[in-house]
Amino acid sequence: MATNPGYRFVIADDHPLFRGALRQTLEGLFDGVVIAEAGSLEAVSKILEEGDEIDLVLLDLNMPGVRGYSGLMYLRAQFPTVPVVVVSANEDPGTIRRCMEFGAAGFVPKSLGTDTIREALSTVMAGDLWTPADVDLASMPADETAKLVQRLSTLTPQQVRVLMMLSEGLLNKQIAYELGVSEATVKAHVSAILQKLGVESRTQAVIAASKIEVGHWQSVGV
Amino acid sequence: MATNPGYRFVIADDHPLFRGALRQTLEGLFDGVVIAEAGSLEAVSKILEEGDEIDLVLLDLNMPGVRGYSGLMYLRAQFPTVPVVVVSANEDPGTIRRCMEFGAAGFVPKSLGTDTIREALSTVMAGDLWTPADVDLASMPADETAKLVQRLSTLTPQQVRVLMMLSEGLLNKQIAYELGVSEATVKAHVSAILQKLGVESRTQAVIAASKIEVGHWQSVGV
DNA sequence: GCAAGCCTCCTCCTTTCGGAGGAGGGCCAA
DNA sequence: TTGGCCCTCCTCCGAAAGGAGGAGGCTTGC
Repeated sequence: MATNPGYRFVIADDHPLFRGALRQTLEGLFDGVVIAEAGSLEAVSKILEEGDEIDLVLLDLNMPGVRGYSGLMYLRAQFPTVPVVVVSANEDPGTIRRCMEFGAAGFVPKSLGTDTIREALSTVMAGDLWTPADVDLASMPADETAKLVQRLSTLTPQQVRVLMMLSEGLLNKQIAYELGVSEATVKAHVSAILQKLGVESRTQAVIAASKIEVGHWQSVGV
Repeated sequence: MATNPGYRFVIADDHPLFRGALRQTLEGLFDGVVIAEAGSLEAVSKILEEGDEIDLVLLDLNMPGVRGYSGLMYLRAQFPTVPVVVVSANEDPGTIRRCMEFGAAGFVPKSLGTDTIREALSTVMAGDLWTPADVDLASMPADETAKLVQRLSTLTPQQVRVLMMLSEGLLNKQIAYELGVSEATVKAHVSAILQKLGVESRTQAVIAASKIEVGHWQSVGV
């Protein structure tokens, strides 16, 4: 129906087949849309860093090398101006809620019809948030991890990068090398992270981060 | 049918209703069986430490405060002589295989009928291993974590306890206090753990442990 | 312009980690 | 009984971690 010229989307999903299906859907919904595909978080970052003024990222929660919400957290921290819509097979209210807390602009279950997807993306492109109608975000508040999510959201972009490197078990020295800064800077970031997360060691910070990243699936699994 | 007098079982599951159901099943299958129930890993440990010569532990993989296989690993390390049968709603071959690698004496899907349960427990009580017939343990070998599982299985009982405390973010000093030993001893254990796991820092050890404990559900979820 | 936030880097200091190497006692199986 | 394994503990040492406190340069927004 309507034409939305020149939108630039990025589809981030590790499954090529699904990327193709989503691409077709989007091309049918938005005239003149330009779509880039990314199979990993690194690929998404590279695209966003090229400064092509991406209008929207459609992100699968389950990307290789990215456990749970860390991919979303990373994108929101590194590229705060680019809206991210999470696309997931999971439509559990807790998952949706957490995605929104991490700054997602919308949550689109993979089961949705094209009409609803169109509505969702239009809403997001207009600058509003969108979630499935039957989800009550106000309910089911403050579990143990809610506070932690909030704390994580106060981390600066660079701090997010450092935290993720901590979660890979890197030394300060190694992180400094990777980021091209001095070890003193890394130590400053780490200290800030510890304070913001309310923990007392890098190991505890890693544990806290891992709880958020995978904590949800535990309660679903088994 | 047959009478198996005086068996002592422990049912470890955080769900009271399921404990009751399993208790009834067992009481119908084995005459004169004595059954203790435990809703947490601590409760199981307490029962086993009391020296009542428990013949079998029926362990749910999903216990509170115990993520994934750590409960099984802990029991096998602390009480090597007590056979543990894993009871789980999950009957994925990978899960079953990993349970057996961690030293489970059997794996009983919750969906099983009483006849099959009886067969399974009798097999285990006779000293053999038991898994569902349709599972081919020989297949699906060596994924990335298989080596790690093997390495974890070489940890001594005390090292397992230390590793779990590392995974809680405790300092050596705190672990020493908890275990009632000197910090030097803890450091010796930690060094041994790092060597056995093939890592270079406590943080990396915690990361490795967390991969095993929850790594499997990730590949199932979403 | 100016404040605020972020990133960067510095010094000085204490604590914690982790390795190397040794050593004694307890327990169990060959 | 004699290894072997485990747990315990020790010293000496260098490296890593983390706190306290400060500081300059950089954008962004008021």
